[in-house]
Amino acid sequence: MIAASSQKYSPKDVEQRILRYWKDHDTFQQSMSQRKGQPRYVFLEGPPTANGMPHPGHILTRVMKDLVLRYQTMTGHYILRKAGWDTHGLPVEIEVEKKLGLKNKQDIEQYGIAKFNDECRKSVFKYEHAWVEMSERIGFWLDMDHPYVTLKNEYIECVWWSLKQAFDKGLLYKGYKVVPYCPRCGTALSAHEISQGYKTIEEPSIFIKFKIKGEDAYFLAWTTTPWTLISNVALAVNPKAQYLKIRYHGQTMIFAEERVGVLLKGQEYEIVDRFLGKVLEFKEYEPLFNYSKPDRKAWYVVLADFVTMEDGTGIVHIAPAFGEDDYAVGRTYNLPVVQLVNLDGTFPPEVTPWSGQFVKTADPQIIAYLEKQGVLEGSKLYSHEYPFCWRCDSPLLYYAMDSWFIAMSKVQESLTRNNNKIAWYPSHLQQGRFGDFIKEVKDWALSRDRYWGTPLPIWICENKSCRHSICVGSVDELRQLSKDFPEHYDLHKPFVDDLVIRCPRCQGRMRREPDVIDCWYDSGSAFFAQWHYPFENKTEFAANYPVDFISEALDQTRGWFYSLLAISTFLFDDAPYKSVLTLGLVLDKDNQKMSKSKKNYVDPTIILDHEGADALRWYLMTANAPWMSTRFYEDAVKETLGKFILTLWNSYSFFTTYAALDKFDPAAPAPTPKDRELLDRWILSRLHGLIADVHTSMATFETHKAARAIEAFLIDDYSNWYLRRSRKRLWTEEDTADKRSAYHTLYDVTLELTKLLAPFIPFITEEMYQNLKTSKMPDSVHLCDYPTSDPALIDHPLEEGMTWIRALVEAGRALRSKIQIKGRQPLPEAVIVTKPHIQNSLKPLISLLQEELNVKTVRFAADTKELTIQTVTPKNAALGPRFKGKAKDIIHVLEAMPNPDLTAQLLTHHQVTITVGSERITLRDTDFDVHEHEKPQYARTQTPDALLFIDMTVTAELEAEGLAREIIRRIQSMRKDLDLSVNDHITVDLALPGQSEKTLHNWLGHIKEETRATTLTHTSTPKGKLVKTWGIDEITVTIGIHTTK
RNA sequence: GGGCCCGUAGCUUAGGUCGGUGGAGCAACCGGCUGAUAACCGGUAGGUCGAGAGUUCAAAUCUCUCCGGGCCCA
Repeated sequence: MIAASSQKYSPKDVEQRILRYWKDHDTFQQSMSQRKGQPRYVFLEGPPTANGMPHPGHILTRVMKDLVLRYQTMTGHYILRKAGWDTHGLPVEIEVEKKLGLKNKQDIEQYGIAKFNDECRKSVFKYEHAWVEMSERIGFWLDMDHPYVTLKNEYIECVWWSLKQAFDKGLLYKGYKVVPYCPRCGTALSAHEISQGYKTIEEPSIFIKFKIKGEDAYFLAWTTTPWTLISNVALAVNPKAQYLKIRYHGQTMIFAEERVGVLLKGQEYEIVDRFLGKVLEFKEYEPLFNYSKPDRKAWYVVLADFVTMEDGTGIVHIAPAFGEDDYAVGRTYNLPVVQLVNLDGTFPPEVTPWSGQFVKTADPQIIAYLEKQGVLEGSKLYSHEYPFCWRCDSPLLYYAMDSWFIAMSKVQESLTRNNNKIAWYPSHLQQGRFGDFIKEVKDWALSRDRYWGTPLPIWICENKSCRHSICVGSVDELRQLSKDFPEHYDLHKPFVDDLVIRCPRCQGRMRREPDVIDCWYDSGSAFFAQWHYPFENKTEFAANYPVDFISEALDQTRGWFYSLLAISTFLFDDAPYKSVLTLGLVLDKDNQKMSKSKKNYVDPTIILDHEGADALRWYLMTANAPWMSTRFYEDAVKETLGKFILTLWNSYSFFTTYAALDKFDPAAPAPTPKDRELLDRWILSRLHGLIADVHTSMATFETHKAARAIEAFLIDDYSNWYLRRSRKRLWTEEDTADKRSAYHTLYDVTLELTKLLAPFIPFITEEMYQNLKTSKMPDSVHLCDYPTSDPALIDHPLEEGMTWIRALVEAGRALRSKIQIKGRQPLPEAVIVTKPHIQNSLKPLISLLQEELNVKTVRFAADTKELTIQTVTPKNAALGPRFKGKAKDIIHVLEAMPNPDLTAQLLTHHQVTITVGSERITLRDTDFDVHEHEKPQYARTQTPDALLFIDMTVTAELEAEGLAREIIRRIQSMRKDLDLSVNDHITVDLALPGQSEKTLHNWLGHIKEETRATTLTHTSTPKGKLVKTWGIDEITVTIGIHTTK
């Protein structure tokens, strides 16, 4: 039996109760296990770094994932939902450094790597509890008891296996990477770190002349880092730009035409030659310094597109060790990497004049030296952004560091081909941001000169004549290679570095390359590493690759989305996921990114406590398309609660109140839909149209459209129309066919709605379902099948008719408002003038209009004749030109004629003949304007398809009925004030003017019936538990109510 | 600096592919209805559709330039 639900909805209480219920009944486990054997829908969880509190952005990701997975589960898919944690990486180390008060790498090594890594391991799970709790509270169903964790030996082993694949394919190689480097801390900084430390500084920039070999001419170059000139190996020009050879102050120089115009503006010079940059390629020049003896050809001109004309001379000095662009062009031209700077930022001994000096402080001396050599053409202060170390504030140097790379550029075509297999949402990312990125993919620099991460499994023989290198691909392999491999092990530093490994070729001691790897590689391995593939679970892996669906925020495009595709491409040459839903960012109320420093960060738990998880979810799902950024603030969620969640609850509560009262039994045989009332068939038709729309939108992840469609249905169709129109049907005491039809329809719609909404708002729907379900139904709404649309129940003509009716109701209400006759006052009739086919659609539904407009009858009229009066007025613009001076007389005559006669004459005969003076003049109907007025008793309005007339005559009888309704309404309102139950009886005292008393006489029975009053007594001094005096129009009424309990 | 996304009423937004009188909701104000509702109904007010130019008979919509916000990359 259905129980009456509470009228008040308390999100927190209900949600706590439902969480308890799910736990007690293992509902989540069941939702997975009961789908075993059905088609799989493979999901891969992007592992969050458990190194900070979850914020609103994480909530959005988890809510959207949950929606999709619940929907797919209910539509008959078997889905595993393994949680994952990303546990390595610099952020973890930084947090631990802070906690332990360690300032740099030297401090860490002193503290001890083993202890340090232990702290990292502990730190990672400090926030796990907060994450688990948040996920639970928002209803994100994820198997958090069996997560994959990137720090586990098994996981690392899989990562090693994959690296060995790359190694064996010749894709793993050692090279240089130019990175921002802090010489004081002795560490490279990540992009994330340097972005925190940019400052605008002003420093000298200089123009230097490079003498062209065998010519009395110079290349003019420009630089802001004089110390890198020591390591110069080339000059770069833009191949497509124009360059000039000019004679200026007695010397011949080459630089870009555009820059000549800027730098020598207003000065005299002679143009000797003009040519494109590309003709300069391979032209040699004499080096400024000879501290280095390069092993390869150096000191010539190279071509590079990155050379711009914005500042400098259009000729850029190249030092591959100290600039990323420089390094790249160096690789193209096979230039030597000259690196005449020590790791501590000082010059090495071979740079004799400045040996041991910090490079940046040596700049002025270098400049002075160049001036003495006569190659300095000028200098000026230059202001630009320069990165500083966020820890110690030293200026960073770009510095070429050893690094291991995966040669992604070699598999670029496969990357593109695999990317094109993926369904991207939104689609523009595929060829846009992501496609552009992989089109010019760079080799993946894996090395991180840090401690807490997956160690690079490469060992190199220390024997200088051997230098054999091996990449270890499994724990077994490592065990074979090492002496005394222990039973308990941990594949992190320092364990792996302490192993004694003998070279299989020469028996020499092998040393591991000291780096750990980029933690993006860890998470990008999840699609196989979560299964400990290929060491275990081969069939499981095969069944779960490629993944059907992943979803993360936009910032993962070049992060996780890329690392997955990259690894999958070189391992299996396939796309690792079939579809990817990229979510927009969550911003604050003012469209700013949320950050702790800006203090614009909303604590989600406050909203969960106040408005609840369902309102939060619904807001995030309806506010915007998933890929658009969404503003997030409590008031928005509060509005969602009021507008949608409470409307849902109240319509449910309305139904259960009456269902309980009438002991409605959902298991009792229900009338088939076609035997139900029109109104019921209409709402069922709407419902099944809605179900079809929801499926359509969900198929393309247009979750906002699906949700908004449900919201529109609930509020407009169901609550505001169907329910309001059905209320009276439930008040009937006896068991009628109409009431049964209403109950079963209310039940069907409510039940289907809970299923339809279950993936979106899992808590409130479960609460409703638990009360609605019969013993034959599944134990939880989340174990049900998702509704499917039954085309047989969709009745388009009926929906069309209802649309017309509702348009007429709206127009009619507006009309009543305009003529100021309130809705409670009954009126005699409404008349509709419309086309026959619309009439036919309207006829069966006409009683709805009659009640809504509160009129005694509604009828149709073929045209407006009987409802209107037509009048004609002469058209001066027609008569004037034709009759000139006589026109005035004609108008006089016409005005004297009775207008109804004139009108009738013109409308039937289309002409009229009149006598003006002695002349007879015939006028045509085109000489008149025809005006139509509704007859005095009618008010008139229209919809796009029909005219509506309402007879405004209030007879004495109708006035009495109106007064009765006024009094009923006030008694009802007082019953509500007294908090009486719907079926409590009362007695009523009534004081009203004698005249009104008489008027009301015939309506006393009706009033008693409507208000459940056993007696109604006229008295001048009403008494009772509640006495109130009301003004109704001009009369004053006092009502007293006694409760009979 | 480059790429991409976004900009519509005070706020949240629909419409944009396919050019044809810009619709809603919240908030405000006036009126009404109500024994389900934190509601609902009717009306009023509120818009240089970020700006400018172009294409066109016609531009919120297509094109270009710019401005502002955001993300990613340098």
